[in-house]
Amino acid sequence: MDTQGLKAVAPLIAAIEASASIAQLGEALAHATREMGFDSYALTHHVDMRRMRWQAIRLHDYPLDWADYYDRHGFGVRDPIHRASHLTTVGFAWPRLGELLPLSEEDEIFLERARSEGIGTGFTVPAHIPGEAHGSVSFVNAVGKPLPHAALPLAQLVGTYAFEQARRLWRLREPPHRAGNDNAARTVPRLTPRERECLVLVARGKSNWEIGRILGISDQTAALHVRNACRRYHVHKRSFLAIRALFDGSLSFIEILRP
Amino acid sequence: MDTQGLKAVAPLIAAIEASASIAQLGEALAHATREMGFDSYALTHHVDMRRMRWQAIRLHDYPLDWADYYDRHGFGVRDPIHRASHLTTVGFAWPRLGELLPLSEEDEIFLERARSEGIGTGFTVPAHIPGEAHGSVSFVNAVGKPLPHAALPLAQLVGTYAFEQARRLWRLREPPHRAGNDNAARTVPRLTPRERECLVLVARGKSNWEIGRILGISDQTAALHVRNACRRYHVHKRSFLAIRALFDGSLSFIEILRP
DNA sequence: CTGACCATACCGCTTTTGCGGTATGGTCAG
DNA sequence: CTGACCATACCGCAAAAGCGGTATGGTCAG
Repeated sequence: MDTQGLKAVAPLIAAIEASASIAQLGEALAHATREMGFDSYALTHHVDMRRMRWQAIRLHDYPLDWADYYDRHGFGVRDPIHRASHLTTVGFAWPRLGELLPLSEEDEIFLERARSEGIGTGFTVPAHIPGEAHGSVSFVNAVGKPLPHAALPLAQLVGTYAFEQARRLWRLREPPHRAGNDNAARTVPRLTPRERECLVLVARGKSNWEIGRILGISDQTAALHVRNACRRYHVHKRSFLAIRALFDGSLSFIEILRP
Repeated sequence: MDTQGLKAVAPLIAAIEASASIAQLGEALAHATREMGFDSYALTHHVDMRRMRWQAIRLHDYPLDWADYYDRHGFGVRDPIHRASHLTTVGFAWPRLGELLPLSEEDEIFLERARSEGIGTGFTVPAHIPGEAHGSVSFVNAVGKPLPHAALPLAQLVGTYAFEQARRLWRLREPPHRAGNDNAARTVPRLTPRERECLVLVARGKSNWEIGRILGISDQTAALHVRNACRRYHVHKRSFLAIRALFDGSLSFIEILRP
């Protein structure tokens, strides 16, 4: 087939992947943004920047006033655009926001405030990595300027590659970790089937007695399975056990939250 | 700019988004797969299919023998391709697998086994949604047939849109939930700053006494904050509290795992 | 300035956890 | 068939968690 059709995207992505510094990535992303027919971009982790200067990814060319207001009110975790991006793997156009989320009054006020700062409409590409803060890349147009609909798949690609490059560059800023500790964190322990069943129930907040009831075993046997699971994960508390198992993917939310 | 360049992708994506049944999606995806120069595809949740028939997404045209072997051994959660896809937002070509992950001996055996079943090389697009099972879409070629490098960005797009469409179609299969329960689950409680700090420490498996020490308050005050956080989330156990906060995004792994 | 909300601290009580053991029967690979 | 591993069950004990109170001082919006 005509894979040449993608020629137009290739140089944009190449520039993003070639960027060797955060500043260069910003330039490449800004260039791609204009090329696609947008006014500005924001590549960011969805965190409260007041608490999370350390490590959190953020790169944008939004109005500084707006960014300031945004951070002071901790919108990183409340922004309805961000919340909506947690519900989809593909990017979404902002006019369809309501289809993804019920918008609260607070959300409406927030969006109105954004418009008054010149943030009109946009397209947001989610970027999630298990165990990392949620993130997204938004491409935005001024009030009154419509979305470049033909370019949205392109924005999807550019956004995804840009976020990945941002992760690479941010990782370079980090101090290298102690290998020992790191290895301990990276090894995924193997649980026995029974231990895994108990683990799921622990994650649901069940007591050993309840687990025993559910699995049809003694509460002390259940406790032993939980203990063994803890031992394999080198943790001493069931709350942390559940977190660790979720983190390394041996447990998923659908198992926990759908009884 | 020449957004016409994306013309080649548009019909493939349109077909995927227009598919009204899982079977139709399979056809559209198979067609796109061939068009891009691949032999087969696999769109799947990374779960143990032995335990997770219910709800888990899976759609593929791999050899049935292989799929059978795969499921019987519970590779959904161990497959190194899947594990690697948890470390990136953009797709990766399988020859670069080693750059993402250290491969264990078990992994090598697994990959060798795959090759013996005709699974040569491929390109895998991750698809993660906070709170859902991890997933991915792989495009695969037979042993000896090289990857169509020019088509990889295209595969990135097709994979992402296909996974999203699969989510939509699978959602239709689900029985509609009770509105009441659902609302309770969807409301994100607002915690006070102190409660949030305690919550993070709970997720790290700290005891109330330790939390008190860390925050410089009494252990009983820490306990009270934890209790209040539990109250807001309508949960009775701290292990579940941490999970729920992670699930709704008020907590992220980087906060928990980076002290 | 008043009421709402928060952070702080303490008490007492019951239940649950976490940790140390031991022991029996089953399965499965070497 | 033997040893490794698992699931099962039990005991005991110290620590922690969960739940019910009450109380004081601070902040901030209406």
